[in-house]
Amino acid sequence: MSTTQNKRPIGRPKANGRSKGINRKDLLETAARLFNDRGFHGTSIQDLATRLGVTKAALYHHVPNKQDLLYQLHMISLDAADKATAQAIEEGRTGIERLRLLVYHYLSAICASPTACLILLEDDALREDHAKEVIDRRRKLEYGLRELIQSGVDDGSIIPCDTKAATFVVVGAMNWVTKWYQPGGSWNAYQIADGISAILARSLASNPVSSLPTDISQPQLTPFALPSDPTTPDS
Amino acid sequence: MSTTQNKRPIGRPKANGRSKGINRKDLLETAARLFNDRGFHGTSIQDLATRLGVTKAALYHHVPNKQDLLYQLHMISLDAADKATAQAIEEGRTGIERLRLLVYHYLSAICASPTACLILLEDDALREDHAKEVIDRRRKLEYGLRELIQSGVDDGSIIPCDTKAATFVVVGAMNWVTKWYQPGGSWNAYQIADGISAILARSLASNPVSSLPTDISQPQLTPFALPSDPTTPDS
DNA sequence: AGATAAATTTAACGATCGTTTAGTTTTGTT
DNA sequence: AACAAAACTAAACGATCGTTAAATTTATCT
Repeated sequence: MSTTQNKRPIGRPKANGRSKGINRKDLLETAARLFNDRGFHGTSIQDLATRLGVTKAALYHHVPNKQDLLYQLHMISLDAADKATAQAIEEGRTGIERLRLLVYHYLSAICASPTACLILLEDDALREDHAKEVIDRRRKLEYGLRELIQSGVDDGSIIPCDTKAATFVVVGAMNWVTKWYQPGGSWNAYQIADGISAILARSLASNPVSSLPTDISQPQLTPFALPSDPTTPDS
Repeated sequence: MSTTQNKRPIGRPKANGRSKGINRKDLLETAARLFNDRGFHGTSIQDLATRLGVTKAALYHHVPNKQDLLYQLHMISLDAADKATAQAIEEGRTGIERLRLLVYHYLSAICASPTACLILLEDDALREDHAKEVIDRRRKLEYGLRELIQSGVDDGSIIPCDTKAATFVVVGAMNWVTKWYQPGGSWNAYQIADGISAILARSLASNPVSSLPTDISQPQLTPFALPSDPTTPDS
């Protein structure tokens, strides 16, 4: 490990607020949004450079190649999912509570951070070793969720069910969010996280709640404690 | 309309069973599978031709261009979804029944037919007018599902909820199936349709069923009548 | 069998892709 | 002000993309 390797992050804080130059955050966010919209293969380096207001050659000072950019985004997404899982297990007491918290934390994360918003496929585009790593981590995440559901069945908070099928339903509904969520829309990240997690939890709960939010853009009491919405002050 | 235009479908039945030549069904199925796996932009005409055992130029006798191939597949998928919706409305009596039937019929269709299995995005790749048409039809489908859920709220069979959010959950779980379903796997199309529709219906039912299938590969009694599984004889 | 049309191949086209090289500008440090 | 490192640009590379043109094979019908 050479000492020149561990240099400062790209795009150190600029004195002037103007958007000259590329910083790592903008680069990853823009790439994530483009990849998410048009797909990895449907997005050219030129597209990305144009959106960032630089030439495409400039990008190669911040990323070794296009493949690696996708890999970095996958890692960020997977880290977010790992974190959500760990938080859910720690904060929840029963299986159903943990399930709801997992969905809540994961959706909060991917909606709040435009960088963590893919997960969605395009494995073939990765280098073989990277693809293996991504697929393996995703498999472990899925299995973790399945075990979490099973633990809920065991503690009686979740209805006996085919845990594999249930996992697919939860994962599908969660991943779909990245396809319709719009940062400027009428729902913020925490409303979505709360509303979607309520529906999914109800599908598997032993004692399903008797009411769901009828308008998730309105604040409401949730069946059990969730982190409060930091963006909506009481009015 | 010239008389030479309305010719027989490509690949009319061959006397010999050997796989010489391209027929429309194989072409669309193979394209659907490749597009689904690697994405539209990630699949080259050469890939498709190789898989079909012909040269890429040969494909241009059956499809005007690559874009149109994607368009045709979108139309097939949307037709399947339209049909599932119509069937559900006709066969069901209450909103919740219709919801479950919609999921059941749609999943049966996309699992049983490898051609109807995308829906999943890649709109940008279409010609502008085609893209508009696809997006509009998809929007109508989504709105139809939302109205179906609302009708269930009105008739009391579905719990009051944010129907838009509920629609997203159902659509997400349904579309995700195309990402994990494997034709040769341990679940057949009808087991998946039954198992997934049961979970989704439970998430929104006013009177949620007290039990779900614990192993959807095993035949079981469903809460209300569904078309019987044509592939599983009684044992 | 011979005529006709459809199906497929070979070969090439311009365009665009991701990436690299070499040179220039900007920035931070002294 | 002078220097060095980093950031960026202009221009080009080979490869591959979707598509087309012309030639050839295969199948169908009389």
